[in-house]
Amino acid sequence: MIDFSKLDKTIHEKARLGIMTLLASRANPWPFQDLKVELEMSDGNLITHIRTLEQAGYLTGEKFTGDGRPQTLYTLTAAGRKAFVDYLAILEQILNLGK
Amino acid sequence: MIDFSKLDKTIHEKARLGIMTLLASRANPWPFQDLKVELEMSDGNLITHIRTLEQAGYLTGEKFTGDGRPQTLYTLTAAGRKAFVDYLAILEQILNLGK
DNA sequence: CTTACAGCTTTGCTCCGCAAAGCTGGTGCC
DNA sequence: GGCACCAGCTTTGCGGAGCAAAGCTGTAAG
Repeated sequence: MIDFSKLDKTIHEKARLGIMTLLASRANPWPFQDLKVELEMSDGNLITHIRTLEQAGYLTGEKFTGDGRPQTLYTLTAAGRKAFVDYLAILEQILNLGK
Repeated sequence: MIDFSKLDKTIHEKARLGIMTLLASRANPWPFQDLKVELEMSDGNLITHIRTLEQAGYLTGEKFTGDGRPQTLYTLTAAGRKAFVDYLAILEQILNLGK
């Protein structure tokens, strides 16, 4: 049967699940502003969840200046990608059981 | 893109997601004790989440006595099944985007 | 130099998961 | 009948987390 206790608590949260999904959905890094618009979050809320994921080692941010307005780009780490794949594996089990 | 705000907050919670998945995984109702063992939860914790789902109209419980030890059986309501299917639809979107 | 904007921090409120303890009514056993 | 046990359920309290709101810093634009 499914082991729900293995569901990564850091990822299994609407906001952070959104961030992880977007970062995993393409190879290019995501600018802070794009995440904010796409997920419809406030600065404070978004940065808090980003920090949580960062402290978990799931993503990194790099700040760029000099070329237009400053912006910070976020990317999944290898650990983040693995954790997300593991998470998706459980989602798949739930989907298969649910229908 | 995926609308994460549509992720049902009542279902999107490890414990309750477990309950909903089990109830949806078969036609027969689930006894309280079976849910408890399968999900490894305490009485108090389990009943609390069941109450939450019940107040949302997602499941109903029926208590039976007279035939051996008393037991309560839980079943998904039509609304609960629909809400869960909708939830699974979003999970599917996440899965498709994630790989 | 002044305004605007990107990113980030801090504070505080509120809500929720969870453990712990206890209560009630049905059941088995002597 | 009387006693111990178990299923289900309630209540209380604590700790933690999401989120809004406000403000701060540094960079770019005009």
